[in-house]
Amino acid sequence: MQDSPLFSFIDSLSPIEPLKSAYSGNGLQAYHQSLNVTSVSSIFTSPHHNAHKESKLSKGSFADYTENELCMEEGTDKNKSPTSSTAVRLFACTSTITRESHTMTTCSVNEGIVDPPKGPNDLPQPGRFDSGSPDHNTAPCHGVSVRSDLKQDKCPKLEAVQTTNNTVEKRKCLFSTDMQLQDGCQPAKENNEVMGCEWDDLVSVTSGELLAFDSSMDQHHTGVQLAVNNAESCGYLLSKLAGGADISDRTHPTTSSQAYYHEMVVGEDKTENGQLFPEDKKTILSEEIQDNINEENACIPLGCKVETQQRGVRRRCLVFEAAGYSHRTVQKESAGDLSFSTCKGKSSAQNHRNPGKTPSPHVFRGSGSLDLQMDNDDCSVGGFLGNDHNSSQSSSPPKKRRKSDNGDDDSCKRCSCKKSKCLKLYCECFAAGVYCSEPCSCQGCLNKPIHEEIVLSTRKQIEFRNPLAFAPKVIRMSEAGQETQEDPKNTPASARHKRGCNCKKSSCLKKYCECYQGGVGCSNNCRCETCKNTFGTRDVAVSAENEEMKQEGEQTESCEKEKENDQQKANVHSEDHKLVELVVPITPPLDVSSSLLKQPNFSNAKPPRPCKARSGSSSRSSKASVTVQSRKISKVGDSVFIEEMPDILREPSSPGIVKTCSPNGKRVSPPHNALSISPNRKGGRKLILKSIPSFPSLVGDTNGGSAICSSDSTTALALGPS
DNA sequence: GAGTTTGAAACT
DNA sequence: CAGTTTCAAACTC
Repeated sequence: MQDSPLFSFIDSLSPIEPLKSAYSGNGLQAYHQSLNVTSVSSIFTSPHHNAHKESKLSKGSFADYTENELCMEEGTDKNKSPTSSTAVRLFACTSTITRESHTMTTCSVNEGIVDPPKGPNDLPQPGRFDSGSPDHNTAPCHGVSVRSDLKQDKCPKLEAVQTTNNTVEKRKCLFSTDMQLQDGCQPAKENNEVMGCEWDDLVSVTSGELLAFDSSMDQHHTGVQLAVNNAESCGYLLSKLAGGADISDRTHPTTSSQAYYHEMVVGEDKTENGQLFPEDKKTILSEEIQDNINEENACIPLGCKVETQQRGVRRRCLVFEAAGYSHRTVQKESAGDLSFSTCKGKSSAQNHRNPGKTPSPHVFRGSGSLDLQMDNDDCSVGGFLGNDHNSSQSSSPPKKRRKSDNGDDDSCKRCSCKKSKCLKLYCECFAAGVYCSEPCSCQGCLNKPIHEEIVLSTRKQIEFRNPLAFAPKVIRMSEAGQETQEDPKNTPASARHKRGCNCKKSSCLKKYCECYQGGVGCSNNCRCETCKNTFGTRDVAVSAENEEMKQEGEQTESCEKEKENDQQKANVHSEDHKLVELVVPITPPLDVSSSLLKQPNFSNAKPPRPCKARSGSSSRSSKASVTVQSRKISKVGDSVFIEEMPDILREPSSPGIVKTCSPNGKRVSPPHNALSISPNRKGGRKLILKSIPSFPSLVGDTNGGSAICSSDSTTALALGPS
């Protein structure tokens, strides 16, 4: 390959070196920053992704992309805008990774040399794609997200490599790996151009571009195709998230995605770790990537590992556990943090569910992949497995997550459906956006990769009926508290069950209650009777609301009458009010869910801001106060609200955005994944996404450990899955 | 492990 | 949209 004219030509052209050089050192940071800046939405992505699948994809796609990217770099004009340069860098990273994979020696060396980027900043752009999905979400960008992660991880290495090594050599490696490049270079250029031209756009519009990329690529390269498909799926999902059926329609070839899916799912086992990659790649990736993969967080680069792990933890929590438990776990981890994160995935093992025993769940490609979700990801925000978008095929077919009950690690329970064929929300697996697996004791199960089409179609139907069906049920702000130093104990208060429960006999004290299960207090959206939810009772929330109304009325002259009514209402709950009043001043936590409900439009995103004084309040009080506050805030002004809103929520009316109100008036969770928050989504009774996955802070803190923590906290605010 | 309880999901 | 049925998880024994 090296000798080929094409290669020579490329060499001569190569802008790559400059990029690389730039990359090295500060370059990486710049990259991250650029990403951060752009990537608000991406945040949602990763959590949901299924590591396994992603890893696979990433691998395959990596190589492909890399090649293409490389071509692009070389081929494209140097006069690209800064943005383009960023894009290029990203790609360069990717290519680097690929290269690394090709050259084991280089990789190992690099590893030692470079520290992986840490912190939120690292957010992979791709992740953003997912943003839409709450959970399940996941899927859309598996490939992309993964890649991004890898990129991040590997980027530093790239730097080192480049500095030390000859660019040409690397290229050689790259090429050597994939012959197709030569052919693909040209097409790649086009694609790359698109990508490179506007990374920002790419992020937001990715689907389309990716698709474009895809189309050009797949013609020429088989290997690339996989990547392309992956991209497509991502794009498709994104488009869905974006609400843009248009995009998906025009750009997303079902077939490709299908192929991708097929590849991923069917070949999953075979391909895992490397089928796509050459031996050397395997070796290289094995430690870093593999660990991640195993954990389902997968695909997170070393630098990102910390984050990832945390995410994984969250996911886990989200997923089936009682929120309380999960929450605590998260906090601990976050607090403890970094150190733990540094461990390659081992720690994750702790965190993550899988002891190995339970096979990780396969996440639906489109779904909410949340699952990451699954098991892992609790929050998925998202999981993931987003709603529409999520649902759509995008997510990769990952492996299932483990559930953890009550924080126990017995968690790997799976469904035991008998009549639903695991195609209804009754099925935890299905609801979570994962395929049933061994641990399941279901009968007549159709929730398997083999029946992908059925699963997806069913999922779509359900989503059509209820767009939020797979959305995370609980919005958790807990992490946010961390950032603000909020008392961890208050966490539950800061989260709310979006839809609200309807408990009558359980008094919201048992897992029958989704609120309780999710570790959140009941809200005014709940219709429960005799609520005794230890995380916060509905009465309090109601009273708080009344209080809020009362205060609001005071503030608004025009609404004097209304005010009176409110007061009267409030008086009804005099006791509650007392509590509320006492509490309110103390705790200003945000009730995201309520806020969301009232704030349909979250337009622009500002970087998530820590909540105002939250500290100190007890969960219950905080809860009430939270509710009140949030409402006040929301009413006071969108701007205020927005500031505190997670970026995800703020996102402009994208489909991903959570509708504040469900048809029934119940709380609705944001589609994202969170979410994807989540993808993932809901797990029947078990809440898949107990919290929305956090995303890296937009601000771009790059501080190592602190960064992580902050990211976590940020996450909480943002609600993103990171 | 079987049976009961429970409340969400699905259906009408 | 409300009421009813179905379903599977959660719970109890």
